[in-house]
Amino acid sequence: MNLKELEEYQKKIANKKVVLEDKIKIEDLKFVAGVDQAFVGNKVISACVLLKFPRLEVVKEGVEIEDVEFPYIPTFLMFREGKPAVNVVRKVLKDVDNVVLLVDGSGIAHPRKCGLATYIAIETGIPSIGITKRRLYGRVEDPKDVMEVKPIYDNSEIIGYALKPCKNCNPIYISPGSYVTPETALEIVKACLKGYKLPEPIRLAHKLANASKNRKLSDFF
DNA sequence: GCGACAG
DNA sequence: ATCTTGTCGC
Repeated sequence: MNLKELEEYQKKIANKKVVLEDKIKIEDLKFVAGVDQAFVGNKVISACVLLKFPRLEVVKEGVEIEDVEFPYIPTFLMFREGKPAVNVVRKVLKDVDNVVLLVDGSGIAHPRKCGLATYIAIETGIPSIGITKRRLYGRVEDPKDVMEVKPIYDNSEIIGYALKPCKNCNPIYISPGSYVTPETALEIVKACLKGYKLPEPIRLAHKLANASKNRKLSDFF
């Protein structure tokens, strides 16, 4: 398995499986969830938090620990965090409908239109939105005012949006994983912002992953 | 050839 | 992502 083969795998998913249409209308959305990971040694700690929408109250959460089996290589993040993320998501979102997943990583705003969020959506069938703190792919003019939005372009096509969520923070970059349009992805993320840089589902999943890591560490001594 | 490059 | 305390700014 060399990188060329992995690139082909990503292109295949992008061309044959990704659907940039709303599987769930935002009026029918009942839940939003977030996934994030923390690392310690050769272990990856995956956390998933489920919240009621639009109230954003936590209703369920879960954590899983697995062995790391792929290094971090820009544009190949899905091969490092994909499987572990899918496993927690399946566990926490089992039997949950009308839910959209927010992922800490790119969606189609990726050189081969297949970021971590895209992979998770295709593997689980759950609509997902990719969110990053730094731009990976696409032409974009960063927004300067709070809540200002700028499109992320691939040639002339809008593949996502950059949004400045709070006064003293840099923009976040939003793009569909699959089963959602860039416009709906933006609206859902806006509805999940609570004054912090990151939308609640991802912010809470991040906290849970790190809390689990530190708890695991102290169990060591 | 050089810079860019999610977490 | 991870290694890490205090600290400048709104």
